[in-house]
Amino acid sequence: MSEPLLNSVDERDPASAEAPRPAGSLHEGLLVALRDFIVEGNLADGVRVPERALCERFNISRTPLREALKVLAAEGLIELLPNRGARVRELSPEDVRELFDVMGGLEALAGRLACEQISEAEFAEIERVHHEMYRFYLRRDMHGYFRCNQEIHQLIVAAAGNAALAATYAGLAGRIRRVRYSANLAKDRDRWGEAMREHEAILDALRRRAGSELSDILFLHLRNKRKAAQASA
Amino acid sequence: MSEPLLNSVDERDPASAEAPRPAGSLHEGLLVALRDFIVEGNLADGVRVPERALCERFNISRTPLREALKVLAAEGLIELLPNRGARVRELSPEDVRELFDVMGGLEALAGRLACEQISEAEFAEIERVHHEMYRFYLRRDMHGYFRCNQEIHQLIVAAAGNAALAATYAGLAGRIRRVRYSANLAKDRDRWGEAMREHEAILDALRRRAGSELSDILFLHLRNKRKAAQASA
DNA sequence: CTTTAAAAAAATGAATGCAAAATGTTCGGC
DNA sequence: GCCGAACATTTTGCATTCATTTTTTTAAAG
Repeated sequence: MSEPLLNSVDERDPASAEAPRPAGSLHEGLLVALRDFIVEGNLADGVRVPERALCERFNISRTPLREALKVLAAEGLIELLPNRGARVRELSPEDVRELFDVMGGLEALAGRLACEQISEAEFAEIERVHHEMYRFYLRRDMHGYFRCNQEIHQLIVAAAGNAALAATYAGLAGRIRRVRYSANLAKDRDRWGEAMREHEAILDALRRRAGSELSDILFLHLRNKRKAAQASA
Repeated sequence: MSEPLLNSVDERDPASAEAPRPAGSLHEGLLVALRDFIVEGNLADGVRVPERALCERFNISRTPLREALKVLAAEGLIELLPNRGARVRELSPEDVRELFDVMGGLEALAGRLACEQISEAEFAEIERVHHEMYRFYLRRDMHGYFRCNQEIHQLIVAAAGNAALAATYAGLAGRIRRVRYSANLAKDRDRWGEAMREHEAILDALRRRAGSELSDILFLHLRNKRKAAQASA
C-alpha cells in the first residue's frame, strides 16, 4: 500500500491536487489545499502523517509543507509531536463542548454588533433566507434547512462588520466542521421545532435591534445545538 | 549600523536572546521568543524585516525562522508580503476597534460561563483582587490598579474553564497588547470612577451568578475601555 | 516460542544551496 | 542636473542535504 493516508482522493487525477493551488506563493496555496484536505477528512484521526507522503501528494518539497504544518498546528487543526510528526487532532467531547461555546460567544457578539449597524438590505436578505429555511422545515428537507441555517449564521456574522470577528469565527468553524453536521435533527423532531422557534426569536430580536437580547438568544441557540450534537454522537 | 532593527535590546547580552529558548524543539522556543520580541516592540511598525537579521539575532538558520514567521503571520501579528518579506502589522484605529469588540465578546462569554461553574474559592480570589484594586483606586495608584484590573479579567476567563476560549482570548490579547495600555485613565478621572463602578457591577453580577447580565456588563465595560483608549490616542 | 537487544531503516529538525524576484546602484541619455 | 534603463547586489522561496531521533527489523538468548 503506497498511499495508506489517502481515503477518497483519486491519486490518478492530478487535477484535484494541483487545481486548488492558484497563483501567489506556493506556501499560501498549499496551506489552503492542505487545510481543505484535512477538513474534508482525508486523513484519519489520530493517525501519524508522514511528511513524505504529503510531499508526494502535493508535489512539493518538505520545506513549504512543514511551514504549512506549523501554521495548521497553530490553528489547532493538527498537533505536532516532537520528533514524531503530525497527527490530525482528535476532538474529545470536551473539546467540542468548548468550541461550541466559543462559537456561541462569537455569534452572540455578532448578533449584538449586527444590531448596531445592520442595513435594511442586509436584514432583508437574512429574512429572505429565514423564510426559505422555514419552507425547508415544513417540507422536512434537512439538507436544504441546514444550508439556510448555515447561511443565516454566516450572514449575521457578516452583518457585524468586524473582520477580526469573522476571521476568528472562521477559524473555529473550520476546526469543528467535521462534527458540526452530526447534530442530526431528524432524530429529534422536538429539537428541530425548537430550533425553528429559536430562529424566529433571532429574527425578531434582530428586527427590533435588541442587541443584548439577540446576544442571549444566539448563545443559547448554539448551546442547544451543541447539546443536540452531543446527544446524537 | 549593523542592527537597524533592534531598538532597546542590548546586543552584547546574549542571555536575552537565548534564555527564552528553554528546551523542546528549536522551533517552539523560537516562536515564543520571536513573538515576545515583536510584542515588546523591538521591531518598528511597518518596517520591512529581513530574515537574515533575525537569524543572526537568534542564532538560527532561516528554515526554523521562516516557519515561525508563517505562524506569526497566521496569528495576525505580522504580515507576509509575497517576495517582499515580513513586516510588523500596523493596527489601524479600525483594527483596534474590532479587536476590542472581539475581546469584549469573549469576556462576555467568559463571564457567562464563569457564572455557570465558578467555585467559591475562585470567586473569593476575584473578590480579593477586586478589593485590592479598589484600594489602588482610592490611592490613585494607576500602575497597581492596572495590574489588578488585568488580573481580574484574566481570572474571569480562567474561571470559565474553557481552554479554547482562553487560547483565543490570549491570541487576541497578544495582538493588541501594545495599544492596550494606552487607555490612560489618569487623563480622565470620570472614566476611572465609571470603570470602578462597572467593576463593582461585574462582581455583583458574578456573585449572583447572573450570566446574561454579567455578559452584558463585561461587553459594555470593554466597549467603554476601548472608547477611552481611542480618545487618548 | 516469547522477549529483548542491537543494528538497519526511516522520519524528523535544521542548515545549506540554488534559482527567481526584488531592491539598489551606476551609467547613459536628455 | 534630472530621469530612465541596464547591471549588480540583496532577499526571498523552495529544494536538497546533513545530523539526530525514532521506528522497524533482525537476531540471539532465555
